[in-house]
Amino acid sequence: MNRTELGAEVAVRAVLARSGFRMTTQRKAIVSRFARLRRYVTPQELHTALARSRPRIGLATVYRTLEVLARIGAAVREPGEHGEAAYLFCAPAHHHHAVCVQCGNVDDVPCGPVERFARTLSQRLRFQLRRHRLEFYGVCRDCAHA
Amino acid sequence: MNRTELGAEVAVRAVLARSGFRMTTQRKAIVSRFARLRRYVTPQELHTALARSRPRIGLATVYRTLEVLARIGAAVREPGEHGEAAYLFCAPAHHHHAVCVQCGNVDDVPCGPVERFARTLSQRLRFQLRRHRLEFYGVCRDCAHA
DNA sequence: GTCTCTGCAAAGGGTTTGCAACGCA
DNA sequence: TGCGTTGCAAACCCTTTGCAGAGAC
Repeated sequence: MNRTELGAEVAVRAVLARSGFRMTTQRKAIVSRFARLRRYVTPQELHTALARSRPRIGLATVYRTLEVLARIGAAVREPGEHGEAAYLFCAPAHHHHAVCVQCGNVDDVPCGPVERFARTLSQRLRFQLRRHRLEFYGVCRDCAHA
Repeated sequence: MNRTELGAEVAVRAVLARSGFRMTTQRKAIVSRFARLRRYVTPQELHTALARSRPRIGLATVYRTLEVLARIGAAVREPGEHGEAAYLFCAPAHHHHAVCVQCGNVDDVPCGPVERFARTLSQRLRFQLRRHRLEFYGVCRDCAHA
């Protein structure tokens, strides 16, 4: 287990405890695997990925765990094109994503200028802005070179 | 029938014909109603709204019509929070939306500055930008005054 | 007249739920 | 030990599909 997974597991355990949830063997496995996948994954996908090494984790458990992670702010849920549930492991702080349309990899995008722009625009529209969502879709550096 | 609905119907009929589709009685009713709702609606919602005056339109027809409208560019499909299908009647040209979190009303947002910002950012990230999505959520002018 | 569209009902598929056993804290 | 969690399977619900009759062009 590398630092990312270990860090994720420890951090998640703390947040879980704070909310009255428990860190179980299954959740450890799920979080560890989930944290390594830097892209949106469906519960089914994650379940399949886990099944290779841990056939005992039920699909319902994956669904329930991802829901809990989203609730405590360790993941975001975003329905895919066809409405299927899809989750991304990410920090709760507000930020934007650059999604690679080839490999699915998701990178965080600094968002200072977006915030400024959003504020200006909301004034012009007389719209009380609460939150906004910005996503970029394109080809990441790695895929462009391949 | 006011100008919006009539205009929508005529415009949609033309685009349908261009793609080999037909304008039927049911589609007229669906488009007319759909065009008036300036917000994301689920097929079920639209079906219920239509059922009051036109009990004969089947739910499957609403699903199929909305799919066709999305295909010809007269509507956009965007899964809701829980993954249910939701459609918005809108022009095919690229633009952004300001969604009111209280009444659901959706307004178009001019997007020139966003485009510029997106290009700059993609250069900095060495990301081959294909498209982006920006949505604002907040309280519209009408709801703020109410 | 041809070919698309419609309504109905059944099939499909992803997601949730009930429950008894299990196992963290 | 108490209470959250799990696995399994059934239940759910939204969405799609098949088909025969209706209707647009």
